[in-house]
Amino acid sequence: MGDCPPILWSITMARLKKEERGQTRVRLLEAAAGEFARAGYSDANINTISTSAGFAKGTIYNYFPSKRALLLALIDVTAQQHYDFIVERVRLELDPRRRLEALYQAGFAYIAHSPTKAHLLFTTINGPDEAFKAHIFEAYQPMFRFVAEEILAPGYEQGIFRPVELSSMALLLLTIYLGTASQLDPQGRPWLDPGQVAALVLDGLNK
Amino acid sequence: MGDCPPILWSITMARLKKEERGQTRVRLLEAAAGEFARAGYSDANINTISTSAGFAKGTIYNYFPSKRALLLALIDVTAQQHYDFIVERVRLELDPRRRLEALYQAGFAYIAHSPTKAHLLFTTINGPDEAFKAHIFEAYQPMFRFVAEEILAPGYEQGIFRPVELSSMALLLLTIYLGTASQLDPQGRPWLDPGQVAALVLDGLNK
Amino acid sequence: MGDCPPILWSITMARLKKEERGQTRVRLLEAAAGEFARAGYSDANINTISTSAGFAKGTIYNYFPSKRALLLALIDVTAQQHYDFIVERVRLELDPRRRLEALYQAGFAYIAHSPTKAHLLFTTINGPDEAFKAHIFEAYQPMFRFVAEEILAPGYEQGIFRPVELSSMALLLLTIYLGTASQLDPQGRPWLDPGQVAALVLDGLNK
Amino acid sequence: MGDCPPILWSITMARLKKEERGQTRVRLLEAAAGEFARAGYSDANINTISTSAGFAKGTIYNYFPSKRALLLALIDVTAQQHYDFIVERVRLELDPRRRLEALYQAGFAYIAHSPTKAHLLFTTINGPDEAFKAHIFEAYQPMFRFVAEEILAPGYEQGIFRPVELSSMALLLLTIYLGTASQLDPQGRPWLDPGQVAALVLDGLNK
DNA sequence: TATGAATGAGAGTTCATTCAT
DNA sequence: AATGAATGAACTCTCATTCAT
Repeated sequence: MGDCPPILWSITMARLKKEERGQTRVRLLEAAAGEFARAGYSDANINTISTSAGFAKGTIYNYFPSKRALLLALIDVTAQQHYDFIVERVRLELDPRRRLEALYQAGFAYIAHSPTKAHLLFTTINGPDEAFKAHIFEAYQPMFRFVAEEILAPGYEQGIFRPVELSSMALLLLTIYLGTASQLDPQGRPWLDPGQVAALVLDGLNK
Repeated sequence: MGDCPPILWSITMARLKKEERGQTRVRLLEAAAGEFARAGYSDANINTISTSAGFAKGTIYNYFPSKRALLLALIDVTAQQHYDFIVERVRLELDPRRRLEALYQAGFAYIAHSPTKAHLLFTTINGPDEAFKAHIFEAYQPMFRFVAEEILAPGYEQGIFRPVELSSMALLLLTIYLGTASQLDPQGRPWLDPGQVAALVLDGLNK
Repeated sequence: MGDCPPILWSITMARLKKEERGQTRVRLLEAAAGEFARAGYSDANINTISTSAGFAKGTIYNYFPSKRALLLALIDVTAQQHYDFIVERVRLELDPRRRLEALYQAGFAYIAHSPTKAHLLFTTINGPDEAFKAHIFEAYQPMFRFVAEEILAPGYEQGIFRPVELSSMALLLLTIYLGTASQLDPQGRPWLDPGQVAALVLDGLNK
Repeated sequence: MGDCPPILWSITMARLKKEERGQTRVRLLEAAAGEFARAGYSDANINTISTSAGFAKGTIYNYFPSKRALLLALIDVTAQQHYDFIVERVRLELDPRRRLEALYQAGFAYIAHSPTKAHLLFTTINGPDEAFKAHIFEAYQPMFRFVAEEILAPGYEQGIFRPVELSSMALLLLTIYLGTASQLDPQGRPWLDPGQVAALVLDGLNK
């Protein structure tokens, strides 16, 4: 550090600090995902989360103001990852029908890729707390929009899909995804085949 | 009572007492269904259950030894009602394909008929407690057997369905029911149409 | 009953009723002795007492107004039995020294004769509740008087014992009895030999 | 702290924290001794213990996982203090007979020195809970060993005591101590004189 | 920033006691 | 006199949260 001009060093440190802080936050969120998925929101132990992330009990309150806020933040990052994972794969296809099938394929693949977060999502959305459900709904708005604008709208414009109300159909498609993907066998794998689900849905959409 | 021989009167009283006790138990179970469905197992408040049933908080422990035992008992009676409701309707049909469709129709109808208990069932089966899930699985064994023996087996024997392993297929059919029926809109009604679901399933079963 | 003059019949019935009532009371007290000895006052379950005596929970309150009153009554009957048992045996001796030895012999023998009540007595007198101790002290006043008047006083009058304050010496002798007799081995038998204890005490009393 | 290298300061802080924590534990144990001695295990109130030690009710569970564990820990520290108190005094004597007398003198003196803990010990050992008795027995093993090895064995080797089975005689001597020392007058002082008790015991041991 | 001792509201559960039958 | 359903105060224990260090 002796060789650095102070101003640059200070900026570097600030970034490092920020990255460290970001790392801590990420580790806490990962630990939270595991604990919330394991025990559900009410039985999740916030002290366990902090210590299993390698910190003391109090540390988590430097990053999240409450247990509730922690789950909300976790929903946000999960929705973001979920969105990125699915959109990246769906955009590889161009045909709306193939995109729809890719939506379910990628959606089911996400469960294998991030089983803990997927489990957490399903548990929370099937759980009793309406506020969490509403928050998930909010966090998944980009996904709804994506389905509406980049799958359904083109399909209608290209004369492939019958005319439907875009946003409510997007909601229905994703609800079907949740309903079918969240039924897991004892090994944590979905019972149903994404291809079958996509076929069912396409039946309903085809002109 | 003046005209009764004491022994008869005593028997009558005993029956009355037993019926009263049964009534109390039923009222407690109804209140429990509401509270568990509203808040989930962990956040359900046992004192609230007892008082909302019209009793003091201690009363519930005259009928159920613990909160856990209360939910288990509630699962049992719900499974029984659920079974009766569905079986009664499915048996009106004779053709295996019609029976399968009736299974989903009746299954979805049960949600409208007993939304609280249905919600409780879905919440519990999607919740984090594996012991409760296992208990539900146990309690639904008669339903599994019914599907295997009175829908699938006749369908196979009559050359309508392709050969399948009966018990695991019964499990799959009912899992699909749970997964599709448990996705409710904000008004608590299922998003999906039971006819569609039945059609999907029949596709997979037809010879 | 047809042949009896009504008045006599009524008296007979009253006696029978009283005896029945007495029997019930005795059975409740016996059950209480077992439960109090087993679990101590605080952990004793009054419903268990009533049901193990063959009655319903509420019955015990027809005989004793409270749990506390039940133990007090039990102390009274135990003290009475204890007194009768010891006095009957001690009075067989005439020499004050032999009487003193007989006191300890009979005292230790009572433990073998009524182990449950003896255990209850020791537990209660060594327990934390001062009110119960005081009640035991009260209930054992006849025993104190007996030791003072029928053992110590004659011994002094006959020039065998040195002069002592009668009542406090009686208290000391019986306290030594309690202290030595209440130390039981795992089979519930006293560790110490009553003859040794008597010899110790006689050393201190001899002129 | 300005002059300290951070690493030293950190070590110092850690020690301070540990000492504070130890202090809290000690205060809680002292309060527990008082409450358990006053009311007995079952009626002892854990919230009272914590608040009378100057903490909120929950604090005690940061140090002891349950009421039961609290009493067990308290037995352990009491046994240790009891042992230190007695052994320190007995070892001042060299002659086995004098040591035996010193054992009872010091044992009785301990009651005056720590009346609350002595009372707790006597109450617990005379109480109904066999598990607590067994734990006391375990915790007093060093005392048993001390009596066997540093009083009885030398006495036998020096031809003063008759041959006895060391460990069961040690148990007997200490049981006699408990039985005689635990009989207290209303002022909480033992009725019996330790010298007398020692003389009784020596009679039985002398060759 | 990280720590972890302390907090105290609130939960499930027990059980002595009441009282209508 | 006997019953047993109902009561509710009181208890042990949990854990999200605070805050001084």
